[in-house]
Amino acid sequence: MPELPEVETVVRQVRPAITGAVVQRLALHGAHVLHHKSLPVRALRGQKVCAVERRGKFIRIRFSGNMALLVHLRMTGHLAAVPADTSPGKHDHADLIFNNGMALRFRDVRKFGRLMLIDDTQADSQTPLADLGPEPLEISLEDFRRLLGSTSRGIKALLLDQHKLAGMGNIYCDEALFIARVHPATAANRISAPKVQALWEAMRQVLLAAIEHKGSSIDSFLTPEGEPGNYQNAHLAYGRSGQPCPRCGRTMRKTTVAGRGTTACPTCQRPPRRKSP
DNA sequence: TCTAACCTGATC
DNA sequence: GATCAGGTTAGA
Repeated sequence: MPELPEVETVVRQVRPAITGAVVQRLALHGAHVLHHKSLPVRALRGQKVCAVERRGKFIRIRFSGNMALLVHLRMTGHLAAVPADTSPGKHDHADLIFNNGMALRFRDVRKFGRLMLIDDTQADSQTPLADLGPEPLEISLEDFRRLLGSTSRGIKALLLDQHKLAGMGNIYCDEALFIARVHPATAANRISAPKVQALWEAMRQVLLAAIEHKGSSIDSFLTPEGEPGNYQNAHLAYGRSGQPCPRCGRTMRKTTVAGRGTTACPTCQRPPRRKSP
C-alpha cells in the first residue's frame, strides 16, 4: 500500500502525536510482527520518543536511550494513536503503550509489515537502513543520470529497487514514467539525456504533489488521523487501463513489467526496440 | 533476473 | 472459484 508519500504522511501525523511521550511497554499480539533480528523490546521501557522520521519506506521512531523502532508498513500496515485502554482488534498486531494513556497501534491485515528495535548509536550499519539507496527527492540530477547510466536493467525495475533508490513504488513509478514519456521496460542506460532529466523532474513533481495531497488511497490506505489521501484523483496512468490517455486519447494498456502490474500509453510511451535473436 | 512466496480481503 | 492488490525477498 504505502510508498514514499504515504509513509511521509504517516510520519507527519504520528510525529506530533507521540513525540515526548514515555514508553510503558511494547505489547505484541502475535509472534510474526517482530523482525527476527530485532533487539528485545523490553529495553523500551521508560524511554522517551525524541524523533519520528522517514527513510525510504521505513518509519524510524527514535528514543532517548539510543534505540530506535523501525516500522515497515509493507502492503497494508497502518499506524494510529489510540487510547491505550481500547482492546486490539483482529488485525491489530502491536501497541506501543505510553504512560500518558495513549498507544501507537500497528494494524496490518495482510501481516507483511514488521517492527524492529535497533541500536541507534552507530550510523545505520547492521540495520536494514544501511542497504537503502538515496532518497528520490534528494538525489541530484547528476547522480540520477549516473545511476541510470550504470545498468541495462529495465527502468521500472531500477526505480523500484530500494537498494538503488529508496521510496519509489508501483504507483509513482507508473506516474513518473508516463509524464516523462518513457516506457517502463526501457533499458535504463538507453534513455536519452533529455528524457533522463524529464524523468528526474517528473519523479520529484509527482512525489511532492502526492505528499501535498496526503498520498493515494486506492483501496485501504488511511492516514493515522483516519482520512484517505487524495492523490488517487490526480493519477494519470496508474489504475487507468482501458481509459483514454490524458495526453493523446489512445487507450491506456496494462501489462506486467518487473513483475508488477504496469499501466502505460502505447503511443506516448513507445516500447523499446526488442533485441534481435 | 525472474518467480514464487508471504497473507487476507475484495472483486470478477 | 480464480484473480488481483500500494512491498520485499529467498531461491531457482
